[in-house]
Amino acid sequence: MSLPHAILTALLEKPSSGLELTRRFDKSIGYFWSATHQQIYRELGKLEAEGLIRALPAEQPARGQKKAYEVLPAGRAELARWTGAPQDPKPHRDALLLRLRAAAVVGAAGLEADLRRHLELHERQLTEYREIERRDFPPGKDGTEDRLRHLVLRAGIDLETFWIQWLGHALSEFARLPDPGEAERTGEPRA
Amino acid sequence: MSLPHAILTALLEKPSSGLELTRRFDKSIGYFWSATHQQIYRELGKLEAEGLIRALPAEQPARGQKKAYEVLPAGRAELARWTGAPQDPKPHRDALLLRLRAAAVVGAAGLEADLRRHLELHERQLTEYREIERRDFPPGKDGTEDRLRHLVLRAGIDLETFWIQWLGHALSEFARLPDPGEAERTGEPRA
DNA sequence: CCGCTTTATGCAACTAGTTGCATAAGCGTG
DNA sequence: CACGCTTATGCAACTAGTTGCATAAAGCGG
Repeated sequence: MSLPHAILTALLEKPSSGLELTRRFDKSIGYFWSATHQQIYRELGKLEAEGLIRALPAEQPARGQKKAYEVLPAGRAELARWTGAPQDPKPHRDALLLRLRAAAVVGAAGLEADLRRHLELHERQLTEYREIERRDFPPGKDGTEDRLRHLVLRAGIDLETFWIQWLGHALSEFARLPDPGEAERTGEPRA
Repeated sequence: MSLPHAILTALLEKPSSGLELTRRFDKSIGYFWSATHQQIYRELGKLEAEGLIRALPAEQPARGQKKAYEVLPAGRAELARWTGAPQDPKPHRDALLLRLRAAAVVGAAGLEADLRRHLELHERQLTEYREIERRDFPPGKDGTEDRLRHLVLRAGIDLETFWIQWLGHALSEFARLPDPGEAERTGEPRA
């Protein structure tokens, strides 16, 4: 329900071709609404058919040519409508927490290494976010748009910080678990 | 890829029927891996066909009768394998952050009220988590399973706490935005 | 100017999750 | 005992997202 609106937002920020959108999803919007190029191309087609966007007239519109889109008034109106309409939060799904809960019944063999890997991934992401913050939101840049966008970035930064803390806590708990070397048994690891 | 493993975990914790599983997903496992009863029934069928679980022999197995399942050794082994195998984190999608970003281009009309509603929902969830913590993890209950399960609950509590803080911050930013009363204009809310 | 890589767009098939509805038994109550 | 309500299981159709592959032009190096 949200992908078309993510695309409308991106196109309003800057008219783009499918591939350009894909790249921007990879490095900015995708941080909280990811999409593959397939999804994007399909959705661009639908949005055009619905009259919410249109292809910018290109020099030679041929295969292998960039085809850039811009948002039409109807598209902007639809995005404004969607943004202001109440929406229930979708239920989350987190495989890592699920695995931890499973580990409580079948044993934690192998999990610790992956926890460490995830910790590293989150640290890398946090570094990237801080980089963006330093670059795009220097002190003084605080217009209305800036404030809102900064707020979104802050959520990303704080979420990564949360996960790094939690994973650190989890790993320290693992260190206190009874002999993690015995990986063979499948029974419950009860004391 | 994770629903079958969520079900295996739930069944290992306690053999159950489809409806019992649905209820338990609603109040505990579903906090980090939600599922509807349809998904659960379908998956139970698949898991049985694959020989990972089996139906417990009931008195009169008829329509409208409870049909309870238990995990077979193959199911336990599969769950242990999955738990220990490395897995990349799935890209997240958060509609609320997306809406905030959209608000930066089409205006924030209507968003504030929904932010407030979300804040309330998160506060309610946090209260529920704290209740569970008080009930299920009193000081002293710290066996291996308890520690792991408590860790998962802590993640839930801290995540809710994070969102409550962030939403509070967001709302205070909204309060400082230029006249939020002018809801009509669809142009950019630039200063 | 031939083959190789990169850029750009897209189809088809698949997996996962959601929504709406159907069926049937058990249980209470006027 | 007929009616409606709750419990319990399930099918079918749909929407969203993923994966694998196909196509074609542009740029570049030998």
